[in-house]
Amino acid sequence: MHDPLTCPGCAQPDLAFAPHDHSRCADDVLALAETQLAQGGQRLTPVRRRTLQILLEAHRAMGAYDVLERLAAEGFGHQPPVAYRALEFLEEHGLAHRIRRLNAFTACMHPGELHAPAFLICRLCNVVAEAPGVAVGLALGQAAKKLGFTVERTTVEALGLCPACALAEGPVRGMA
Amino acid sequence: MHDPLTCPGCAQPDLAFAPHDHSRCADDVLALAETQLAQGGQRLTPVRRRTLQILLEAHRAMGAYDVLERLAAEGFGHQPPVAYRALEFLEEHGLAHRIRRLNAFTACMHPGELHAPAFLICRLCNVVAEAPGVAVGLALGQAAKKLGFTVERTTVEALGLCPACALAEGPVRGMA
DNA sequence: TGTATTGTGTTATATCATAACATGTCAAGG
DNA sequence: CCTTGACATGTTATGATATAACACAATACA
Repeated sequence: MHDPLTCPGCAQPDLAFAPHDHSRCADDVLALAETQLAQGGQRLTPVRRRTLQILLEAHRAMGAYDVLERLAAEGFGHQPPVAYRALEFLEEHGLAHRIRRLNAFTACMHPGELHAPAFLICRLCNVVAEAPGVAVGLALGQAAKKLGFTVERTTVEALGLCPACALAEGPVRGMA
Repeated sequence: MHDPLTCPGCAQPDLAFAPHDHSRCADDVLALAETQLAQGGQRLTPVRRRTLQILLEAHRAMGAYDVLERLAAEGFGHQPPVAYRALEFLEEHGLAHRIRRLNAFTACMHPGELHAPAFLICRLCNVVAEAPGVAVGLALGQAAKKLGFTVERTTVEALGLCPACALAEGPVRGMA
């Protein structure tokens, strides 16, 4: 489960697809989350906390039903809303993101920072990396502004090949 | 169905949310599609053609089951794969796009042009505009490049308020 | 015309998500 | 302390979206 070669996007984007020690990722983020929620008067309840932990430990995108299975096995509720509610709470508070192409969720690796996250999804190994999305968000914001559109939330996802899979499959092609 | 105030994104992005005469949008695009597919040796069969027409006429994003209902009523197959296959074909050939946030599909208003489309989705009226996505695609491509990731396809969607709804609801806020 | 390829339609099922309601928890004010 | 109101958790039930697998038809083309 903890293959450093397929780490989906720790705090340093430079390392997202590179080998590195990420044993501390989960703990660091969890601590941050606690602080951050407390300041906003929000509660990191047991289900929510465990849900975040599960995402952090998995270190990849998980479907709601996968999360639910884990939760249920640990004595939490067995029905879909249990997982969906926790996941939606985390997403609303910037602690998790929804990967729409995969119908899945992933822990945010740098909560607290303002971000319109951009995701890179490998179509072969399904690994998800959270790329710095500032430039993307700006570009999108500008395009929207021209049309008089007010952007509130963004979904930015790229499907393609991570470095490892690109090597395995063949030569790397440029973006369309 | 053809309210020029809520046109989801005709060929001229400047007009996407502005009143304009779009009676010709559908015909123009359909003709383009024919030509383009023929050149690639692809067939715009009756189901596919009708599916594209339906999307063009609707002039908004439609769920696969909505499209299916229309197709079925006209003597085509009654089962989900019928719609999904046609929609996927259109998407693969750049004639339609999938709006993941809405689990819906929309006709491409300028097929043929190279594009990594960006969509602006109004959360109140659900209107979808296809914004010029060049800058966004570039920004995303650069972020990916830094991580050694090869981008093949992109999903770029912004949720927010179209000009009309923004006025109705209150002051316009900036993007996060 | 025979044969391979592609397309259409079907049945059946998988997967993802939410509505509606009952029960439980907890902190703040009486 | 104990009520009350807000929030959180759990349930049942259902809805919505999507795909697998297979039979047959249409087309292309040798």
